[in-house]
Amino acid sequence: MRLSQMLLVTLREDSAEAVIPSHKLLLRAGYIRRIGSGVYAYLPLMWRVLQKVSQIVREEMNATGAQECLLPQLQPSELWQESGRWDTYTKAEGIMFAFADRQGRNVAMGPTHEEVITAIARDMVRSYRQLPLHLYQIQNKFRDEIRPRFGLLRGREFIMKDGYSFHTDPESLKETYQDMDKAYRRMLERSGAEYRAVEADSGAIGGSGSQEFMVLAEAGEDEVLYTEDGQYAANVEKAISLPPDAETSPFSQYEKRETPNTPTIASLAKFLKCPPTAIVKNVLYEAVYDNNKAVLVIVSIRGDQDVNEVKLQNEMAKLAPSFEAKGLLELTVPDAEAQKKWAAKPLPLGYMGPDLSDDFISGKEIHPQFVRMVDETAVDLENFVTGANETDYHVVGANWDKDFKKPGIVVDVRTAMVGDRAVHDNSQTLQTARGIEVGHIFQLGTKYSEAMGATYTNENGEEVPLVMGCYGVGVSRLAQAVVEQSHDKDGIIWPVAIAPYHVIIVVPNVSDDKAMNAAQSLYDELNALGIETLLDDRDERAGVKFKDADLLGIPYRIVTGRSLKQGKVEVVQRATKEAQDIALDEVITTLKQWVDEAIG
RNA sequence: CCGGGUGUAGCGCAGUUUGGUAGCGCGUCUGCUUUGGGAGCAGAAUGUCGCAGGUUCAAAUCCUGCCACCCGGACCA
Repeated sequence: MRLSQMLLVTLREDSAEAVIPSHKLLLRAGYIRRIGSGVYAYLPLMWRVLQKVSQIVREEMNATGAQECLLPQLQPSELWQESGRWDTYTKAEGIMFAFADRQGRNVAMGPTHEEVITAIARDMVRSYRQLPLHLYQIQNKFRDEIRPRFGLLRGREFIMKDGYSFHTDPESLKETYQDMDKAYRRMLERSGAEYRAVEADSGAIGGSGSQEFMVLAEAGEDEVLYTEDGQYAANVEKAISLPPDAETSPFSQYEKRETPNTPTIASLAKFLKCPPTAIVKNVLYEAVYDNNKAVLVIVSIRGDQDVNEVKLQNEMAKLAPSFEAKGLLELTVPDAEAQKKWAAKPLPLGYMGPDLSDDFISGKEIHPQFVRMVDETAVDLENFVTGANETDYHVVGANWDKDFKKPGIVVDVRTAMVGDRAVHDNSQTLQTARGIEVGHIFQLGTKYSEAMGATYTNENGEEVPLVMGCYGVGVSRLAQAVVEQSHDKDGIIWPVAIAPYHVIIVVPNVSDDKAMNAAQSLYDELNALGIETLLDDRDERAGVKFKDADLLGIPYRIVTGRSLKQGKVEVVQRATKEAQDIALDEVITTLKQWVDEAIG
């Protein structure tokens, strides 16, 4: 491609809409343009990058035996009603663009395709002889993110590879899951990303084991906890660790004390001169189930620890059947407004005990008793301090089953923290990093196949539900994540494998016929060899061209300039800025070799 | 959804307090000069001032309503 003919508009200044480097650079270098909030046009250079990433993904998927297909983006509500996700996706999470067509039918723009694929499997898979089966697609997904941000990193329309596998049993699923783990690692390595695979929460999508692939970058929206020995890495939402040991409580007598102005753990510990680990704090949450029933839960946890809301959400979801519900819609800390709806009398906020009376609850919309849970960190505490259910009063020297009934539900809902000891080896401590989630693999099990009646006939002639897995890669997100990792003050530094072009030939002076001719023949020869080459034949000053070449991030730059007199051209590597003069008749083979080595 | 902010030329912004013919830089176009790191000189074009009402002789500026976008939070397979 000749730059004189290409739609290339670079900006000298950063666009006001971007805050992180990768977003700024993609806009400045003319790769993308914003069309609406979270909606972007992929301009010609970006589209080439996206096609390269897609192709890497495609090759690695095909190598595992997965088959590519293309599923509809427009999906009827019936399928989502069947899986039970219509309400959670249109109301609770509200992440699905849904609307009624002119006949009044409800339809949605696909945020994901479990329902569609399960319907297909239900129709087409009859026998164990057809299994295992793995279908995938690469296409646009739609999610009504409340707050899109960071360009392609959190858009409302984005490109994703999603694959779904079907199995006779969990063992077969595990095999494919392992294959995907390997395939994903290869994809990310080939794309030139520095990444980490971490244990993840499987969230609303359901299922058992799941793993996320994080591209490490400061701008990442997720926190990753890991150990130096490489044995453990998890998203903070999922991470477990050993909490610090509790210090012995200075109290031995159970008594109520006046503790004015101590609504926080820090203020209370200071006032009582006791360690935070001797305090049991009680946190109130309000859960709303998909039958619109609201339930209040009191979580008792050691004072120095924080509740991990993702873990708590999972615990509350498990309780759904006891409230005649299928799933959890939302979990919030009830603010003053929310409390008004059900509080019979003002709550002793900051001074609640594990035994806060159910009398505080009134109203029809709400379950009349508190659900009471205790985190593992608070189970074994002795002589602890906790709220006295009266503002400005606490009790000290308390013990479970003597002074307080121990809650029946013992759970792990604490947030693991950097510096905690690791579970697998307590000499290892957790380190922290930020990551951009570019891939997520799940073992779904039979959640969707059961809900939607997708069954097959096994060797014994029995009809049983398909065992499923699903696997996603954010293609557009990955492309930008790589830029987030790989840039310098002058612009993007593309890894060769996903660069829009491998080489850019810069002609500093287009009115110099010799320079133009040399450039032209190099351009022809390189392209003929499959080395994707740009020719900057614009009538611009050399400085402008160099600046643009750096900004665009093309891995190799050839300059047909002053060294031409010696029969040489200058070749510059974008990543290192290393420059060398190479004889005209050697340039082609040298570059061919470099590109081949880089792509592997 | 809560809170904060911004909407003026393709991009970045000033002008709004105190109403009076809409500006600057970059970019774009023309000409001459220049030609290896975002050139110089001369000239030119480019605007429903987010939208709709209102006040006023007169509104980018004041008032009311709405919309869009950005930031923090909440949220986020």
